[in-house]
Amino acid sequence: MSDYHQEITLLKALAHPARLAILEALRGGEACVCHLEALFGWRQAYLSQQLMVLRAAGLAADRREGWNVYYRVIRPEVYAVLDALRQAVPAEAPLDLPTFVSACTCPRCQEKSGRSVKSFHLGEIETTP
Amino acid sequence: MSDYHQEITLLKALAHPARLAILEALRGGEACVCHLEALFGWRQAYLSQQLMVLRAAGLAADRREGWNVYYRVIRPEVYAVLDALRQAVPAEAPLDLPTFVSACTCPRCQEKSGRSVKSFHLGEIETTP
DNA sequence: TAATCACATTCAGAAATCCGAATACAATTT
DNA sequence: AAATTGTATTCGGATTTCTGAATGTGATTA
Repeated sequence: MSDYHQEITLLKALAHPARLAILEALRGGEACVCHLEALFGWRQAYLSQQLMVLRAAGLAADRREGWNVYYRVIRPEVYAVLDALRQAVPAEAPLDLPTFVSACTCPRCQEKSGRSVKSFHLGEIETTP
Repeated sequence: MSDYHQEITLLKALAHPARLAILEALRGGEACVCHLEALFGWRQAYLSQQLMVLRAAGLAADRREGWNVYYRVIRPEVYAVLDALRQAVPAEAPLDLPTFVSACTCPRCQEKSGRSVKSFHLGEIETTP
């Protein structure tokens, strides 16, 4: 053993754009799957698969709360890796979770808005006339 | 673009035990291929392949000097990534290049030892009787 | 308890990676 | 120029990773 096994496992978990994006989104703390779905606009199954990889790598953990599942990063040291990574490549623009979460039915969202506001969609984007 | 493309490229280049080992060996500065061969005991072609990947990722560069080729890391920021990586996993033991290089004919080695000392092998390991 | 919602897992084909064998190449020596 | 030495590249098959489709599961509501 000891062929950098631990490091490689971690690096492989990181070496995927979807997973990097998820980790960045979780910098601010935990988020429920529905939020991540809203943020990224990915298929739910796809998102879940990537979350599964992060869990398997020991990077993230989940927590049930009623219908929803919340994910959080349980090895904060990875952010030092990501930060160092940024220093090693040309810069890019960030994302912001809350601004994307306008329609979501998870408990945390229902506290703030009136309850049972079911099924309306994000943004209401008008196609250019 | 901008799907963490740069980061992923770098991470994929790092996510391989042989490449990690090479980068660690090059912390101290440049080394010729023959040294790395002696250090790791890998097939030459295999070593060259991994060096090619590091070059392709823009991490390393080579320099010819007569018969031999010297490699060096040209993006020192990766070491910050590697260091951060260490913090994120259980620790392991390091390696030391010079102690492994006892037989090598590259210019730098010939300066120190008497010249034209050709073809003898490392270590002289006796198989247990 | 049946239906529903949020999310997880399995499966399989496609794509990418890994690595040994063979070969190519450039500088040097004869 | 031919042989030799140190290193690079190409090729192909085995293995792994990726991702869409389909399906499974647990919590909740009716």
